[in-house]
Amino acid sequence: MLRDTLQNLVESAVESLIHSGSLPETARIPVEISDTKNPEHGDFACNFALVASKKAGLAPRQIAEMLREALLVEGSIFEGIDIAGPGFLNLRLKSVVIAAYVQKVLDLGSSLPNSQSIKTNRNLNVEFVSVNPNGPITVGSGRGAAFGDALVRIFRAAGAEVDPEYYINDGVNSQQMRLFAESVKAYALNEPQPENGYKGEYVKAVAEQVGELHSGDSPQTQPLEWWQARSQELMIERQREDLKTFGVDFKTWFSEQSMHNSGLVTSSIAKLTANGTADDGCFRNEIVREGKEARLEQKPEECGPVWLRSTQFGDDKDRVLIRSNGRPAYIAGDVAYLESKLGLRGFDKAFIILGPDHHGYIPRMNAVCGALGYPADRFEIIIFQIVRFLKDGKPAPMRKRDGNIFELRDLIDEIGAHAAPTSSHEEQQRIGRDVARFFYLMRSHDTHMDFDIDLATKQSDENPVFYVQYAHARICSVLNRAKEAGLVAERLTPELAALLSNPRELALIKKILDLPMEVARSAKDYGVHRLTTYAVELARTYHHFYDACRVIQVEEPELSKARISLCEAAAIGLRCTFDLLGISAPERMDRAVLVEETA
RNA sequence: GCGCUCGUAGCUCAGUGGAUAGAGCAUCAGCUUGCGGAGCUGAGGGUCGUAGGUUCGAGUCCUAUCGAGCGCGCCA
Repeated sequence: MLRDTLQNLVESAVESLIHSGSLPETARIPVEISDTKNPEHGDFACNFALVASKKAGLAPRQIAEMLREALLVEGSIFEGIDIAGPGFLNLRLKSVVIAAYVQKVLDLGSSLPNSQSIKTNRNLNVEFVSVNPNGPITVGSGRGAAFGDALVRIFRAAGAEVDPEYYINDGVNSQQMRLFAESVKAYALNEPQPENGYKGEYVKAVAEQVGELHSGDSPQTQPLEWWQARSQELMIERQREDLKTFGVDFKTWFSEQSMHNSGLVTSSIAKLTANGTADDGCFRNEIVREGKEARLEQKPEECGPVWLRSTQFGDDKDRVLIRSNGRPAYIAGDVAYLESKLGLRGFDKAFIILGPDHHGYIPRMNAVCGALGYPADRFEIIIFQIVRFLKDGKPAPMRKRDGNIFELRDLIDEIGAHAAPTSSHEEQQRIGRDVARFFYLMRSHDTHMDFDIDLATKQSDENPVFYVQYAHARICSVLNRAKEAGLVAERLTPELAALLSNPRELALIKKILDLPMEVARSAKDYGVHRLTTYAVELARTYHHFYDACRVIQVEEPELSKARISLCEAAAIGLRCTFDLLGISAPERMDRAVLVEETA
């Protein structure tokens, strides 16, 4: 878009200066175009002269002067170029040049955010949420769900094929799952709970469902394995429903147990023993650190287990792959799972999105990747930081065992019920989903975040999601009014575009044009939250425009038409951004009549 | 003890190595006989945890240190 054009212009100017001998070859460095915070500094700035100064052996202002001359040719897109400060190039564009991009946005439509910024590793697998099938999707998992889903959407816009995937930890030997099944069975048969059993409403709900669905199978006579399979199945179904309500739809639900059954676990371990990265030697390697020194130490161990020599790949200790009793350890499933993703199914790259309590997995999973013989750039774990939940202003711990949990579905319902008390349940869920997703995505995944449950539910009016959605509803309203007034946009000719010259009109156009860049950056560093910031900025820029520039003016039909086109372009920008965030773009928003809460 | 992450306004958080560090909420003061006031305008509020370093330039990169959170099983 506009920035690319500028970048190309400056690059070719640099190239011609090198060609003519005015700049040395060493000045051939990447050109960056940046925003100007201060409008007096023009539309865009370029720091090339500053960066290239040392390599070129010339003073920054001298380089800047040469560039200015090379760029300010007859018929250029520039209104003017200033050299400012230590050597910035402040670029001021002709307003017609900026305005002409409105039609390009209209032509692009929903493909506005698309870039081809992911140039390698195009066929991606992104695994996220993947909570154990012994509990519901909590508000804690909600962050991973919102983040992962938005990241998938951004990767797609950046030009990748992406399969979102959910890993079901359904290994039959899991002690957690056994305990969960015992808890469900105890509720269903009215027996005493096992020690440290699972409590909470959802356990009872599952127990009741088992009774309803399988009453003909005389549950009381069934073994624990039967209960485990049934309760797990119902739990997964509940997770699937909740995630769907949240707007997250996985392409694949991948069963851990299926790999044990199919022999993939066995064959994957055989691959490791064959290539020498796993063996049953009676020792374990460990990295011992003393001060800044780190050395590998071999420590004797009981004979029996098969070890993954993960220290060969940077892990701090070797890991047990197969226990002394012959049963595969959990990590054996991970080995097979990665082999499935990168080997059998042939994804170019596999991502796993995990919570902060899993960051210890990174070195060991990277080691698994290396041991299987895959290059490091084909696998990556992304950690999102903890969400601390506040209730009544105090931290509220979330634990499954003691039933002290807050489900994502309850959060959605509570927000929706409060924001739109008279609406249908479906509409309430839509609002709750939009608010919750936006709230999660406002903060960087890399920063700790406080989730004030009371604020999100009781004061949801203050959530910025309404601000950004209102901008869209406002545009729709204006466009409807325009139609009633007989004003319909036509193709934006250069003559019409020239009418768009108000600073707020130009600011809005520039902001819309930023979307592809924001997507490309987010796809590169996984900074999904940037899109929520962008959404707020775009909405604000529209409100500013709206405040200063009346759209519908029957006495000025040409100007009206140009502004209608701009409104449509802004709507496209907003809708595309909302799509990436997974929130809806309402055409109208009716404020609920608030009931007096205090007597 | 070792490792990972974070520390920016009263609170919650943004901030491509660039120019005078921003937004929302909260506080205070304004704007509507005009397309939706869920909007707009303005004011106050800062030792970017601390100390060094790298360089033309550091909230951003490096080192140390303080503080907060999390992780270091033949659990899953």
